Amino acid sequence: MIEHDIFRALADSTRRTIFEKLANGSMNASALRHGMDISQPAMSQHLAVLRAAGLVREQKDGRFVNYEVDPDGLALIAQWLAKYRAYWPARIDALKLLLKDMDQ
Amino acid sequence: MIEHDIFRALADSTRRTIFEKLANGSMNASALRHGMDISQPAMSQHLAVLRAAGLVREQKDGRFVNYEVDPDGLALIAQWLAKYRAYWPARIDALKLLLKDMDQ
DNA sequence: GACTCGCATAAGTGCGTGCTTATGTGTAGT
DNA sequence: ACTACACATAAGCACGCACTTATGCGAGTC
Repeated sequence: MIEHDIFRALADSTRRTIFEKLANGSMNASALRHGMDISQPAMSQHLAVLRAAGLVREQKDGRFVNYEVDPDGLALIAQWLAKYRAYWPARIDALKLLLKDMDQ
Repeated sequence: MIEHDIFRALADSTRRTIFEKLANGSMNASALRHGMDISQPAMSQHLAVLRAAGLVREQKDGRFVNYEVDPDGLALIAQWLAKYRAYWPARIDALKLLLKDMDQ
């Protein structure tokens, strides 16, 4: 169940931080560590979890491995969220934003 | 961090099942157990986690406690997802559906 | 008031998970 | 070839978490 992997991956705050960093531009594993107080193996393990969940994908570049956000993972979350659209009208504010951005 | 609570709550497949059941109509804790092979305390604990995350809210009714989906939690997920809208265009298919549903 | 019922809480337990240190693998530079 | 570097993997450990059984609590019923 990939859906399970996605939510489990995002359940960790360190991984959410990594994901957010990658959303601002692709980086290699070492660059991601800057200002994060995390060991190299820990980062490698986190990236493996994010990759297995389809939230991140790698792009080898010599001895560097560049990581970037994988839109597929985000699309799956959107799909999951869409299942509960019946409950949106009560609190549309945040979704209005979402809708507006997609219009253009 | 409520965002952390939300993702952590949804990281458990049993809780996702409970949430999905509630999305099809509010129920009390006992009714939720039907066909789920889960003990009463376990269900109670899961509901407490979902409630703490803002995904579910309770409505006391005598000695019964009716649970229902809390739209606030879903809105927060949508807000989180909106932060990464820059990566949506690459995979709009699933989101097209989402958009279409919200138009009507 | 005694009992039942729906649910919450307490306390204990086994397992998953995120960390660590140590080591392996592959690539670039000299 | 040797070294340095970027990253992955292995193994061990401490903690969190989802479960269990037992008990508590409040609301109905008789």
